[in-house]
Formats: sequence, C-alpha cells, structure tokens
Amino acid sequence: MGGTNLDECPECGSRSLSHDTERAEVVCNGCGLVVRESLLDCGPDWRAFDSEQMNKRSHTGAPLTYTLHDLGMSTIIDWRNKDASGREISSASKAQMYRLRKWQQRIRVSNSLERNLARALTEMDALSSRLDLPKNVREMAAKIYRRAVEKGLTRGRSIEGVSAASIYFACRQYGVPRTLDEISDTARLNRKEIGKTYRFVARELGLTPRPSSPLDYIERFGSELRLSGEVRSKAREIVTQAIKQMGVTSGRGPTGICAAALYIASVILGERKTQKEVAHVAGVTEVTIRNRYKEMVEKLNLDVAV
DNA sequence: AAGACGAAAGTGGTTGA
DNA sequence: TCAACAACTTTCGTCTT
Repeated sequence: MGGTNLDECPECGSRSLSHDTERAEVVCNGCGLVVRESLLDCGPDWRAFDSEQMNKRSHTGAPLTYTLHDLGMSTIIDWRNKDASGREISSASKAQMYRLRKWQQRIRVSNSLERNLARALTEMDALSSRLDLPKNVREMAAKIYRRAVEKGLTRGRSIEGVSAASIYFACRQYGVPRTLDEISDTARLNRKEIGKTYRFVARELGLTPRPSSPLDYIERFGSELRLSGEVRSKAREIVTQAIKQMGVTSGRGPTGICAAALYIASVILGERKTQKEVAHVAGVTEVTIRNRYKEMVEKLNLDVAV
C-alpha cells in the first residue's frame, strides 16, 4: 500500500475510515479493507547469526509471537455434552469433560485475549495454507478475527468457527473466494455453523461483504479442470455477457453460473469436459449446470450446436 | 457403456407476516 | 415464530453418442 495519506477507501470509495492507533491501521468502515497498515516492523528485532537464533528471533516482536505457546492444548472443548456425531456421551466422560472445561476456563481467564488469538492464528495459518491462500488474505482474516475478539464476539462460539468465518470473509473481499463447502471440508467444521458465524461477525463488525462473482471462480476451476487459456477467457466472456443481461445471473449461485460457462466454453472450443467433471470441481450438480446452461444458451444466443 | 437430458420429489436457507 | 418460496440437490428413467 502506498505511503501517502489517504482519506478515502481505494476499494469502495467510502470516506468513513477508522484510525486504529493501537494497531497502526486504517480500516475502511464500508468494506473492511485495511486501507493502510503501517508501520510496525514485524521482522526480527536482532540480527541472527545462526539458524537457531534465526528461528527464535524471527518470531520476536510481532503478533506472530502469539502463535508460539500453545502448550499442546490444541483442542477446544465444546460446551455441549455431545460427541462428534451429536450423540450424548457417557456420564464418566461428562465428568472428565467438566474437569477439562474448568481447567481450560482457568487458563482462559488468565490470559484470554492472547491465548484466544494464539489458537486462532495457528488455526487460520493452517487453514489458509491448506486452502492455498495468499498472504494478504490471511492477514486480513487475522485482523478481522482480532476485531471480533475485542468486541467479545467469540463468546459462545468456537475459535475454529470464528477463524473459518474470518477467512471466508477475507477470501471474498479479495476476490479469491472459496466456497463454504471447501472451507468447511478443509476445516472439518460444519458448513451451517461457519455460515452463521460469518453472518454474525460481519453484521457485528459492520462489514459489508463484497458480493462474490462467478468471474472470481473461473481461473481456479478452469485450472483444476486443466482447461486452456482460451477456454477460460471464453468462459469469462460468457459470464460477463450473462451478467450484463440482467436476469440471467441474479439470484443464481455464482458457482453454478461459473460451472455452466466453463462447460459451454469447453464445448464451443472443442475441449469438451463432461458435465460430471465440471460439476465435481465446482461443487454443484450436473442438473444445476444443465439448468444454467439452458438459460444462458437461450438468452445469449450462443451456438453450442456442434 | 457412458454421457446428456429432464421430471419429480426432497432439502436447507431466506423472507415477510 | 412460522409458512411460503426459490434455488439447488437427489434420484431415476430415457435418449444419444
């Protein structure tokens, strides 16, 4: 980001910016974009003379320090007396759970904010590297999470859930969306929970999600399907056209539209993929592709006939 | 045999009273 | 809070390549 003074958000143009001196950030109230973050030196405090020092010192100073001390407490204990599949657990386990929770409670109150953040940051780190996310996304997710914790929004919610929600949000803001399905799969959390948490956090923090566009998915799905650049840009063209002709895309899931466009493009350019393949990659069914496909061909006068 | 097509019933989420 | 509703899925039978 540029070092100049900004008084409006480059993303959405909003002039409502929050200056957070404690974190040395300027955050847009409209879209949540971190307009300017300056300034804290996140690098090592001292020069390192060998790799051991490097390891230790490179973690000094910045929030990254928080990611260290987990002490093996890598499991959050849910407040429900249920096991993973939702069944009641035995009374012996309940007693144990009670002790564990109590213990965890004690640790929490002693140092709750840092501890919470520490867990969340490692969680988000793992998640985002498995999701192949660029660093700026990861950082935005961390910022969101931090604000959520400070506002007490994590109370009654799992750290994992809020972490996943933050990541989901950050992805969409940067136009590299992952679907809720992908995130919930990767995080081994249930989709509904993440969705709910996501909406809640966004509302409470006054963040307006950037609506995700089918265009955002083309590159990723396209490369996963090993489609050529021509096919992808054809698909892009089809989507753009479809968006222009209102009614074809509104109310439809972006992944479905993207999938259909890719499928059509692959057929037109003779690089045919089966509906099944495309459907699988895009996380929709063949039926949905067919429906979108039909609508698009109809309204855009595409000659798909071979 | 595999892919494409479409009808019909089911599912989960949103909306509006 | 609940019912209506649209989008999407599941399932299944049929047609096409």
